[in-house]
Amino acid sequence: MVSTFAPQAAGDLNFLKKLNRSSILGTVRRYPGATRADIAARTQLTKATVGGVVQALLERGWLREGELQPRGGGRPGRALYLDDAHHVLLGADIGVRGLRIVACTLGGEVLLQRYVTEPPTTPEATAARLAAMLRDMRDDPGIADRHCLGLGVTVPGPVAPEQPILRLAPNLGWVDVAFLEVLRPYLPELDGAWLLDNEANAAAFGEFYFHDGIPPESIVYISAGSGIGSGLVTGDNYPLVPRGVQGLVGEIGHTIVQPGGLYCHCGNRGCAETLVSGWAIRAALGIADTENLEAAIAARGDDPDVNAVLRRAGEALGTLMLNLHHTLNPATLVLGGSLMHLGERLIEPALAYFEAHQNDLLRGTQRVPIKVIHDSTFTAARGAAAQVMAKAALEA
Amino acid sequence: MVSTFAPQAAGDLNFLKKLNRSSILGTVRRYPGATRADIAARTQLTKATVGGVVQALLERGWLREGELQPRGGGRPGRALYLDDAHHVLLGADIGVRGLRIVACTLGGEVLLQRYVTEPPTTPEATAARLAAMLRDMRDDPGIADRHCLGLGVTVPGPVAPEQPILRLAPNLGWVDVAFLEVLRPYLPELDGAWLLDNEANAAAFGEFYFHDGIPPESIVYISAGSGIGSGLVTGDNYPLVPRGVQGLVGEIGHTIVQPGGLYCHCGNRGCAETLVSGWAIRAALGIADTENLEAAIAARGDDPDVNAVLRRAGEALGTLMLNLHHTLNPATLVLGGSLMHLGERLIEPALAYFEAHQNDLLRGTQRVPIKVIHDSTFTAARGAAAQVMAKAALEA
DNA sequence: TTCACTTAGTTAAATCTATTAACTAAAGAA
DNA sequence: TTCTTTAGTTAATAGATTTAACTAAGTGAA
Repeated sequence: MVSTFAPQAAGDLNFLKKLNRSSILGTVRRYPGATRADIAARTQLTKATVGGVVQALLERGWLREGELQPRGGGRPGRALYLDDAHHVLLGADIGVRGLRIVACTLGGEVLLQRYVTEPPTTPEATAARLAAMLRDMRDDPGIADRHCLGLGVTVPGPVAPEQPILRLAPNLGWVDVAFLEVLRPYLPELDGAWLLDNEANAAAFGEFYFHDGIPPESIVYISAGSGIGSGLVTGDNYPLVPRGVQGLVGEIGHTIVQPGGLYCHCGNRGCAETLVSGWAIRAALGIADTENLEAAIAARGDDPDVNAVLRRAGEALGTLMLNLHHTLNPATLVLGGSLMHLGERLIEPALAYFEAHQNDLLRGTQRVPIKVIHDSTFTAARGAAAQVMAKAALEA
Repeated sequence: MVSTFAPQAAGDLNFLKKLNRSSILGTVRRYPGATRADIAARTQLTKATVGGVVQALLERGWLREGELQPRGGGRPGRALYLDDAHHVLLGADIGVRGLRIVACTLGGEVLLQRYVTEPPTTPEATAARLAAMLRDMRDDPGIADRHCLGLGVTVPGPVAPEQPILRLAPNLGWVDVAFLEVLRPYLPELDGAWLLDNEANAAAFGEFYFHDGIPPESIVYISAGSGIGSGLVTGDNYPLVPRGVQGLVGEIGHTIVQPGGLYCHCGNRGCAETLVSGWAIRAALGIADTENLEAAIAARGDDPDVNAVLRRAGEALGTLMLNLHHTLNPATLVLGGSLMHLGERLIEPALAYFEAHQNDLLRGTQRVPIKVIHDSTFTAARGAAAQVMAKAALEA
């Protein structure tokens, strides 16, 4: 299995219908305000087909009609938008330092968000806490009357590609947790699709799916927090999330960027995570796990040691960006994760290193645009919600 | 564009037909001897659909019937195989040190192969030489009466993802060459699909498509020759070849594995290619471009300098393997390229390094099987032929 | 031998999807 | 007003898979 939502390889007429419906919905998502004629041109479907599918999607509350789009000397088309009024997508992020949940519209607009800074303990206790938060949010008058399309949950570790099982979360101490099964008894009433994914994959998915401006061809999202990971999303109407045979795609924290370097908790030396990760920076600066990293570093002010550690971490991040660029060659690179709160002393060296080491392979091509998400508190949760929508769109 | 042959995102009944036909053909390719009933079970299509499509494929010379497959207490099914008798696939590999061509059956069996050790000069001269070789092979009595499905050509450098243009081949001195257009006037009579791809991508494709034994879920092929590159193939019925926005997916030669290391011709320091590549080994040992690398190294015998350089190159290769494993997480890792001719002094350290640095992320999962292709002279050309078949299968 | 049972594969009718072609609708320009 | 252009709808058509019933070909037990 390569993808979360890849179309199957063979199918019947019903499959074809789902394919086309999802494609039409994806066109409106990527090009808000598209008319039926625009959709027909982009998807290569006929006006008749598009008209019929759009009619069904309007009736089911997935699309809404907007203003007339003037055309040069012809009947104006009717703009179409994702209908933000009738459905809700739920996303939850189980982070090393707390839980975050969001409720989104089909267009990716966050209706509500909640955040608690209690580090997760056991899966059961976490599920109970998360369920309470979600039930409370679900009952909020702003969304209680919306139809819930499902819930996406992210975790800080690799998820098996075939089953929703968290394989290993070193920073939580969790191993082989089928978290959705743990959570379900606490939320029996919540219907729709239930999904589990790695935090970086979900964040990448969300940035790709709920893009602003021109739809990206592909995205690599680098999540620099307690550990460091990445997610890759490509594809046109169907976002593809390569996961690999063991769900380890993007586990760049343990790529070796400095042979013979520092020892990593994984047992190897010179892993990227020994240079650029929350735990590595804490270790280098002697900051306890119980302290808030951002506050502790701010408290030290313009300390040369701090500056050196952050610069070194930034340059390692730049190295990772270069290596990812040469290995995955994404159209867009997005930086996120809690380390971005540490600011320019980390980010600037990363961007500078990346810029300074561009090479001939890229001659004559556009530089890859880099987006820095300075506060990505809810990015993964929103990405999980995006995954719910992509899943539900096939059944719309 | 993510893939060479990905199904489009929307379509009509004819598209559905192509999808199912390709899926059925893919099932027979991956499971030779499958019966109609087996195919129906695997593809989720009905017996009626499978029966009809198989009938058409038998008539067109894509499939042939074999022996009866006994079933436990029921009518035996009829084994189906790819028909090796009626079609031919052509593949060509433009290498830094010579040209190689092959003619293959649908099953990947090489009918003929040719090799010349003239390093390519200009695109025009290379096209003329290649056309002469291909025409000569096409006229061979063994294949002259077969229907040609097309020609795949590989080049030692990144190819633009949307158009068949070689962007840059540093080792050939070629820049922005639309090689198929250069070649076409020399071979006007050759019909079928014409494809151009990077050598590592094509080799990976061939190893994935013409697999032996159990079909792999995904493959990363590392091509270690004059330079070093890699190709990735995943997917079920449709092999997917991620290329990236500029066709640079797998350009691992310029990932940085030793910050501050040796200078690379790309301008950066510590690129993988400064350690494990034909040119780096030549530079380290003072072997001229005009000499044959394998012969020169053999001539030096058990020289400690040679041993050290090869061990260092092998360990760098092992690092690359680890990093690719953590970034792309393929189900199978294949090592090929001309450096494999240098033997165990290079290969053994690579495998040992990879083995010694497995970490916790892989706990409880199967080790990645590693296949070493000791002589990959025709691997890329055969892979190009495989790509021709995949393309033609959609139109079969 | 016969019969029941199982699995493989084919056939014709039915179902469902998208397309085609003709239509209506709505705007601008002469 | 009329012509032209573009948007969107509708009814008939074409085409693909499925359904359901069939035939075919084996095993095993009475």
